[in-house]
Amino acid sequence: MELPEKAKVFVFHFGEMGSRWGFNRTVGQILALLVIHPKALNADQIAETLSISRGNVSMGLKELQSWRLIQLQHVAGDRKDYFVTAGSIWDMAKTVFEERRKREIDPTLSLLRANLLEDAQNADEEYAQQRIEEIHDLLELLTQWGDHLNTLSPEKLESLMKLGSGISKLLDMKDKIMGKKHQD
Amino acid sequence: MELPEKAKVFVFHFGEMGSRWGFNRTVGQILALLVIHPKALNADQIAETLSISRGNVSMGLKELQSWRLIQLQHVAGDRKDYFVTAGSIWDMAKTVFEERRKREIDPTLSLLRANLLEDAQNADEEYAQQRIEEIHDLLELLTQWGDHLNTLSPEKLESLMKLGSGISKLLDMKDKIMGKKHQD
DNA sequence: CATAATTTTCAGAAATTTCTGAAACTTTAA
DNA sequence: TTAAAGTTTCAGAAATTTCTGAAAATTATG
Repeated sequence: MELPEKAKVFVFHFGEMGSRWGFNRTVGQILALLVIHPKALNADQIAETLSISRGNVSMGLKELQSWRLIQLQHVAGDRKDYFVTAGSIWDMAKTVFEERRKREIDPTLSLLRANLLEDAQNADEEYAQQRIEEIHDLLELLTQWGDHLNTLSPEKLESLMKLGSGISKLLDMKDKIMGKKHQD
Repeated sequence: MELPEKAKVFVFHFGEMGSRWGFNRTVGQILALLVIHPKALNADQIAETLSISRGNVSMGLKELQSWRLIQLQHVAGDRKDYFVTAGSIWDMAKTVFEERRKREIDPTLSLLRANLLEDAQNADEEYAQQRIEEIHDLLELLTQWGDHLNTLSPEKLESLMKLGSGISKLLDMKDKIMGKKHQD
């Protein structure tokens, strides 16, 4: 299957960016291909279209499934496994945030938590622990906030993001009404 | 300079995570070391403490400066260049978000924008363009929102993040007051 | 159950990234 | 100036990651 030039550019770009987004070139390309392709594709079609080995496609699809970004889809009268992207672009974005949090933040949070349980032995260690606590608190706040945002409906989330500078006024308004009593 | 065990664990962890955060092992270790060390350090001290080559430290420091995460600091009566982290943990977090946006989102946004300027030649291309437009709109909204959040004072940002589920109520309140007129 | 169709695995090859250390370069100060 | 102190660069070595393709495993069909 030959891709139109525009599609190629898009797919190759996702390949290049892949490593910055947490997966490798072929995984990025496979995802891009599935995103812009209107129908489900099987591993052979993907391998042929992207000119990569069958084995590599198998591993890439596994990786994308572990990210929950693609889904298996059976096609009537065909034994092959077909794949489509999982949900809307918004759904995928949410998933990427969640998965990246798991991979990029959670392990660090555990480590910092453990570190904070120990006692500082001298002034330098005291200083180090303070900074570690700051990082810990920041990451914890970020993940909790992320969890809250994830519970919002897409509409609410969108209207929140579109508030723009209105968010500042809204916070002031809230402070006025609540009398700054419930700050935490 | 020998690091206490706890510090080592922290520094090595930052090294391991480095690649997930957009830089390499030694860059991660150097950053971690500077974060927990109470005083400015020069390249030789860093190289010795982390057991890495002088050249590698030089490149790592350059990289961290390009991320705006560390700053040169001169020490009176010493010709060497000393380095400290740039700003508070919050400042650094903001910087990381900004820099990662530049590296992970901006290039894609440009590409998508260019792609949308062209006309679709058939139904498949039409479909592809629609999905590209969705991605474009999402990334644009995200970056704009990020820009807005970055203009907020740390206190406001913190109180926003600590709202938790209160954010949902606040949005409802706003809709009620504004009569859902300015949804744009 | 046999076998054909399909997917997965994984050892080694290829590509890429990171790291070292010596040479080149720059800056300071006597 | 000159030389000593310090920093940067970069070619090649080492380490790591990615990719291939053939063999092994799995699954479906007659």
